[in-house]
Amino acid sequence: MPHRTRWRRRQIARGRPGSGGRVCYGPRPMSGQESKAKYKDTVNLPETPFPMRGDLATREPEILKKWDESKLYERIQTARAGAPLFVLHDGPPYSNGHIHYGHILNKILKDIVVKSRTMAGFRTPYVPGWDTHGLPIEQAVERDLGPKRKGMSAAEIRAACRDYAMKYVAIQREEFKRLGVLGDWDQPYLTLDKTYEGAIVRALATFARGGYFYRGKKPVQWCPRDRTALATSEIEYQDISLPSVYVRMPLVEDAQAAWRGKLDPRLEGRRLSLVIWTTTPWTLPSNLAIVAHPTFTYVAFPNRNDAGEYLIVARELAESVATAIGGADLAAAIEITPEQMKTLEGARYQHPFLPRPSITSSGDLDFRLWFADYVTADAGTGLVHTAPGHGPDDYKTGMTIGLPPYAPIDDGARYVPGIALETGARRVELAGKSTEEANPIIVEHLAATGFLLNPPTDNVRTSAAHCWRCKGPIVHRATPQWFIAMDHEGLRQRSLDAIRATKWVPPWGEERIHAMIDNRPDWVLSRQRLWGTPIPAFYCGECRVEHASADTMDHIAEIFDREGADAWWNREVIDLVPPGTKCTGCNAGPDKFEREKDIVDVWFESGVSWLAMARRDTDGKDYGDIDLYLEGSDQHRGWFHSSLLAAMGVKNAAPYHQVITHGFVLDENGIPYSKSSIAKAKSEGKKTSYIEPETVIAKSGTEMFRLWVGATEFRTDITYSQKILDGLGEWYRKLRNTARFLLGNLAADFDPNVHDRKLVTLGIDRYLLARLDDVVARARKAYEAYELHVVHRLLVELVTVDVSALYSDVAKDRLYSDPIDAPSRRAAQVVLYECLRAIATLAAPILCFTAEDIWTHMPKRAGDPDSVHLTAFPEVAAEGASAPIIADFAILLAWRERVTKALEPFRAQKNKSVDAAVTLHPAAAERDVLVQYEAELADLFIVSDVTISSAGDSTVEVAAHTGPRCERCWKHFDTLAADPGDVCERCAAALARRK
RNA sequence: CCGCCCUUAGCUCAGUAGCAGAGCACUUGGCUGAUAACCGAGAGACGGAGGUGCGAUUCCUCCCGGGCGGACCA
Repeated sequence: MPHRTRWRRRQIARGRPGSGGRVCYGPRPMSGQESKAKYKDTVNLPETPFPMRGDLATREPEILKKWDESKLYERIQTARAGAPLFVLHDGPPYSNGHIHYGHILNKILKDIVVKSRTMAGFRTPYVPGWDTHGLPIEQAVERDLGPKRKGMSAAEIRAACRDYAMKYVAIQREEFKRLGVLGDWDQPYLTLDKTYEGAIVRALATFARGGYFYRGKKPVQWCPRDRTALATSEIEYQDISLPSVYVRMPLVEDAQAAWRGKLDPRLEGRRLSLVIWTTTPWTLPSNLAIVAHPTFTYVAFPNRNDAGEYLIVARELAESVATAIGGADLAAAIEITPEQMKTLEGARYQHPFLPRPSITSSGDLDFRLWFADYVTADAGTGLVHTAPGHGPDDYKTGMTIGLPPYAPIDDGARYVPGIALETGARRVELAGKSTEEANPIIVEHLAATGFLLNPPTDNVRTSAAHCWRCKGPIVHRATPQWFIAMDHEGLRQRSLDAIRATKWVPPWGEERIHAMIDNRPDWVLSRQRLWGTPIPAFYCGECRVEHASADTMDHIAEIFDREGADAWWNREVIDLVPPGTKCTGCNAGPDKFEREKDIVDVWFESGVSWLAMARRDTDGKDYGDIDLYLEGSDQHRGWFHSSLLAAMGVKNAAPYHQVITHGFVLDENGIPYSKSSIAKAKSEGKKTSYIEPETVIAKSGTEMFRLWVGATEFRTDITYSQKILDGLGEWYRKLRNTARFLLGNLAADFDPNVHDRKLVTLGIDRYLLARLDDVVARARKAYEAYELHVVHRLLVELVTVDVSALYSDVAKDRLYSDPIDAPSRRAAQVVLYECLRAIATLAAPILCFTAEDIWTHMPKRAGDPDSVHLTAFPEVAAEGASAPIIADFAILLAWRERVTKALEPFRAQKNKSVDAAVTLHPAAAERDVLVQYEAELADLFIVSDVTISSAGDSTVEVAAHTGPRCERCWKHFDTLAADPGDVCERCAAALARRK
């Protein structure tokens, strides 16, 4: 708590012996104090209703209500109608659950950017969005529905999903608004909007028209529990233990074997076995080939358990294989050169438990040795078990040779009927078994039949792909899916070029996304789910030909624009296709068509949000020309990635000009500050805790979150802790109190329409205005470069050093004691006003509530709007104009420090600094400057008299001023005014003015 | 395993190849006409080890710690 230290300190002070009566809570002793306060009622003390404490938890909702009722966002847009456009496009958060700290960071950052761009003169619309389709919502709904789900139609389940999504849209909308984020909250974009669903299909139509869209059976990452394909962005890796098996695959020495007689003579008459290694024994029933590397050297060494057999592995790996299989006589190993290996190309081997000769439709291509250069020598045997239905590289090899993507498992990753292990008389049924159940069965079978070379209990720890939603292991499985071809019409290369043309902040993001696009496989668009937008394709019920024409998709897009994607399930097929549509294969009518059951990957949906925005062209303004995406750095593989590909396909340009990323929110121990990460760290025995944002907000409001975001360098990971918030709270109070002081000296009698910079003559006043211009110019630049923490630093320095410690202290004399309308006092007020205005406006994007509060209490110029967020940042006078005064004051302020220091012992003797008369002994070089400002030095140093000597050792001499003291302003003079006799001339005049 | 980023005082941030700065926190003095305020003073830091420089917090290499991302690892 911010106040605790303060209180403790006071209590300690009270209890300390000898601390005397100075710290006490009772009435102060009256004697002797009265004369001090004699003229108190005649000085112009600050006065303002602006409270010392923010009381943000109650004050913020009031301000929000005012903004809401006065339609502030709409008024800002109207006010900027003719201004240049700056579009920050909102990345849609997923609409389930309450918001967390990552959302808070992201949304506040965006809001600060939007507000600062607005105040820099741009029209900056902000349309928030939500990602509302997809698996997590569907799963949550299924869980909530329980057994009821069985009897429900697709339309009914989709309706439940919609309700669920919209519930959280409503919740998150309120939570985001509570952060002070201004935007078009009444008309957000939602991926479940009818027109958005139309845009998705329209984008697909463009891909189809361009020939990128195809259906293929190839291995995709498949989650057997969620029963759907997954994109690379939906995969995470976890360390798990997998069985490790070395399996011998005996070469068949039949009449056609080309290698006979071509190998080392010592191998003549020996039986040879290829040795493969795998950690996924369950894929062995799908093995169709073994692949070797074209340039590796291999060796054959005797099998210890079978005198007549030699085992073949890569030479590089022979030793590790020997170790794994319990030892081998490598001294007897015989080399097989790459050239000799070549003669083995196409050599047949005997599959350990599939006795039949071939399962390919294309003839006799399976169970042979082939070559590929993706084989590595860092693990395994250099001979790769290849199952084209269960791995991307395997698939590639299969395509080259003509092997099918054979994957005899169903949606739940269980073997289909007819799959069994058969070796001689030993037969083990696999049908119905899951891949995990199959692993030990297969290992046991291999061991029992002599094909396994290593102990059946061996396993390895490795990181393996898992589903990011259900966290379970996933499999590679070939199934028919819709894809976007990355290398059609140069899509990949054009995307890479577009990355180069985009500005990435911080710059390393460019390489990251470049490498990802460079390496990624074709985009799997199909999801075997309900809650989303259907893939708008059909199959002819007569001849099975696919129908995925662009024209048909455009037609469907129009229907979706009006009715939403529900039309896909609610309408007859004949009502979904353009009139006159016929099967291109057999000329059957659409009444014979069956519709595609899969939906579109949600990453494709959010990837076309820029298109949905462009279509929101209701007022003739192009929201689709987007300047900036601003998200967490994880979106390089997510939304930045999918948006880029979608935009390259649809309009052949990146959807953004600039992409900025922020880091993750970590706690003080460096653990990601999310509920799950913190819980995990806690379960591992680390000392940590998580406080819900709602709890913090209810107690202290959201302005501190905004300050946290504004003060922190967000491009790297950023730390959140209560301690940091408390520290920022201290600064916040300083800012608030300084503003309060400024307001107090302005509110009652200052009119900015009458009093302006023309009144300013004194050096200190000119210096402050110069400093102010400097800060304004730098802050504007910092906002432009999104360096919010720099803005924060500038504000801190301005407020603490220049305004509070220096200027307020120095100007108090004029403000309090001058006649109300004395030009010198007005000049000080002008300076205060300029400072206050600059502070309020520069702070407004960050401290949106407090700046508004200040603005409301401030005297206004004619034409000033009622909200600070409708104003612009201050303009800066010509650059460089302030250099001379800044240089002069560098010298004067150094002297001020010397004087203050020299006054320490003087003040320790119960004197005040105004009781002093000081003599300066400047070096010759500085003397002129001091003399130039001689008249105002006493006030600058807050003493009663300054003498400049001609000695030059840069020291300061302090003496008590011997003249009488003015009882009103407490400064000493050689003589006082005649009437009344105890005040100075200036104060006498001020008193006279009051009558 | 690979790649990228980060590491300056208790906290948040500056900064530079040449005595390391600010604000807050801390210790401490003062004021009581900004008072649950305000004005001073003090103490406190370049993650570690090498290297190249007359000189390194700054440039290079490696390591520790933290984060993010990638991976066909059969």
